[in-house]
Amino acid sequence: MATKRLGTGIRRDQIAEAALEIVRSKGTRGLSVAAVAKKVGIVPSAVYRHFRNKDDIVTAVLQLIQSRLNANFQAVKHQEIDALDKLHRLLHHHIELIAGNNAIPRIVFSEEVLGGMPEKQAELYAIIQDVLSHVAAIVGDAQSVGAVRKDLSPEDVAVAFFGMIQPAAIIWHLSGGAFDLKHHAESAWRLFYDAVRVRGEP
Amino acid sequence: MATKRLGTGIRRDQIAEAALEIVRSKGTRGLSVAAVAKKVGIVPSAVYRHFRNKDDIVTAVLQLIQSRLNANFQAVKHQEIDALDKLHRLLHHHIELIAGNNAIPRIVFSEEVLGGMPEKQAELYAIIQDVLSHVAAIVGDAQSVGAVRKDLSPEDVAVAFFGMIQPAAIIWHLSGGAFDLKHHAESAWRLFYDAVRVRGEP
DNA sequence: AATTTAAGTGAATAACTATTCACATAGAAA
DNA sequence: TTTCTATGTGAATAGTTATTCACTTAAATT
Repeated sequence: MATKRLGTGIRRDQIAEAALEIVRSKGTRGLSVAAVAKKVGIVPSAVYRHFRNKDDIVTAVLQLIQSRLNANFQAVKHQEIDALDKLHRLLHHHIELIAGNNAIPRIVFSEEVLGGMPEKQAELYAIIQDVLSHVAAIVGDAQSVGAVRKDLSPEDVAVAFFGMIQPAAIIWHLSGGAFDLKHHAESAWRLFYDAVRVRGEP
Repeated sequence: MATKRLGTGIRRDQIAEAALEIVRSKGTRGLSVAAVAKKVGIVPSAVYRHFRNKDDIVTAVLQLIQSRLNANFQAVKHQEIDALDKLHRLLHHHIELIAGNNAIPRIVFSEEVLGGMPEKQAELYAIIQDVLSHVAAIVGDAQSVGAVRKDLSPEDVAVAFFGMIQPAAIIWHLSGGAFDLKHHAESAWRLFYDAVRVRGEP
């Protein structure tokens, strides 16, 4: 009735944010075009002025997630600290991101994505590859200053880094918040650090 | 028309297996009562002779998964080997289980379970807790024979063990099988082993 | 001010969902 | 053989879903 008209640029952002918020609170099962429209304050059919179809919305949500992840890398990238410290801070940034918005693990592992068409799967794979390559680059830096063992491949270490975050997110989510994410992050980091660093004196 | 009649005991098993297979091939999104019925060779309404509702089927699938996981623990439990070797073999068993049937990560992270009612979430949480406690017990054994550092809590180590498997499963699934699961398992194990074991001479 | 454009509406559709129910009958028990 | 019971059937229901379409109209463009 009295809905303000807004350009597609703005609406696309609003819709993607609304979709992310719905996933956070209701899960991907609750992510319907109708729900998104309601949250934005328009009628379902109006959504199709700004997105081809629902899949297109999911893609936009994935991009939103990617941009949030990238923000974490940027936050750490130019700090004048040891490469291993960068990883340590990165770990905490990611843990906080997840703790503040469990939509990320929810959508990343959802059937909406995993069970969908191969293209959607490829989109997510690209995001994860991107994250892994960022981490691997930092590991490479740490190796070149002699902080990390050179007999480890940076890619393998990156997957291990991923392994500190992802299972914890799942357990935390399942536990309804009872699982202590921060404690786990510290304990996992100690293990990781001990495994990865150059020991003693050469 | 010419469908053989079978007792509920048999049908329940058939239906649970069919459901697991459907999740493997089509994802939880493809898991409908109609699809399960078709795979078993009966009509959808006949399913309700053996299960209260769809939720009940999902519960049966979770139990099936739990029993497969437990088989891995049993396979390792009574072998006369070092506690750390047990973990190593367990790792490979789990990796093979996943490689042979990615229904497990798919359902474990699906909204069918996570997004559903709290009870279903609790069921899955119980399964994961069970797995973690099995691993923690083995870690405890390893500590008492002096193979694993005593300053680590077995529970924390168990989560780290989980972290070797779960992210690899996701990446492998997304990569369409291109990601080398076995290689990852070995590399992750080396890291884990170095981090966890008692080093040098006291 | 007149015209064009693109955003929003409400109704309709077609496909799918889980679930129920009256009925039929195979196979076990009597 | 007859009776009983539990398994299977097909049709119906009520719900949700994404998506389309003819239409209205706000706001930008001329």
